[in-house]
Amino acid sequence: MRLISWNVNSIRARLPRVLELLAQHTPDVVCLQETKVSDEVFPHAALSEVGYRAVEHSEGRWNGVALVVPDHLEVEDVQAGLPGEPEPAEARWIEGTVAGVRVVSVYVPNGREPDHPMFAAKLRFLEAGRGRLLELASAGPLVIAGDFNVALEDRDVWDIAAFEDATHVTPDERGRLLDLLDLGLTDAFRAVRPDDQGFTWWDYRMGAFRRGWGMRIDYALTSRHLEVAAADVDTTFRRNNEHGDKPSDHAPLIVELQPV
DNA sequence: ATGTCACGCTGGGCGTGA
Repeated sequence: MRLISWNVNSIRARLPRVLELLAQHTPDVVCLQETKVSDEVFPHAALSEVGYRAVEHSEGRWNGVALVVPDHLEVEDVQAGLPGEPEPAEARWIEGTVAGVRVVSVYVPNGREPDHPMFAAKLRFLEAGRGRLLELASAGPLVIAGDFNVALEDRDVWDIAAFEDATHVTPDERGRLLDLLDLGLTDAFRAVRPDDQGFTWWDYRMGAFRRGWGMRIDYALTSRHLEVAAADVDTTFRRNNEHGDKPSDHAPLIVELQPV
């Protein structure tokens, strides 16, 4: 199974690049985040024209997650929303079963600043996620992929000295993400690319991409039922190209998974 | 650290979130 996770920062603004991604990488499932669209105007027809379809959990202007699969695959037992999440109206979690694998697309709250109330909600969201993954991880093949808004290690940011008192690198956030890994899940990219940078996000401002000021905050976490055969971040999608159009501030994470 | 983006509301800039 080839799985891609991508925070698109609006599926409507990014539609040409999403179609390019599907054509170029022919994924079996795509976990999208920040679709920023209501269900009424989600671009189902455009996906259908290229042989894919989506199940989505949409809020409207903010957030929004989806699973996209080719026509020859089904998405079974779709569940939108995370039991116990702090703000259920925010569309941040969708799961479904694809080719026998439970797949979750997640968009963890940003958290703003460590002293902001939304930071505490971010931690509670991750705790709720642990509760749900505890149920799923022992049940069978599982992958949760998405934007976790946490850099797991110091090397997962471009310069840890620039992150003093900053969100995304605090022990609280890292601890909640480690709690997920402690369920027996594998950080797929790190498992097969132990020495590579793997940044997935660069701020739009300050020429951050050009300067290499990135962070690894998007992950695919896999259960022991799956072997990670390969992983990559396709940074070409962080650049403009002949499809014109502005890039997302995230690049897609691509993983190849095989049943053990 | 902040040189940008995308949204809705509205009819061109502003407020919000990242």
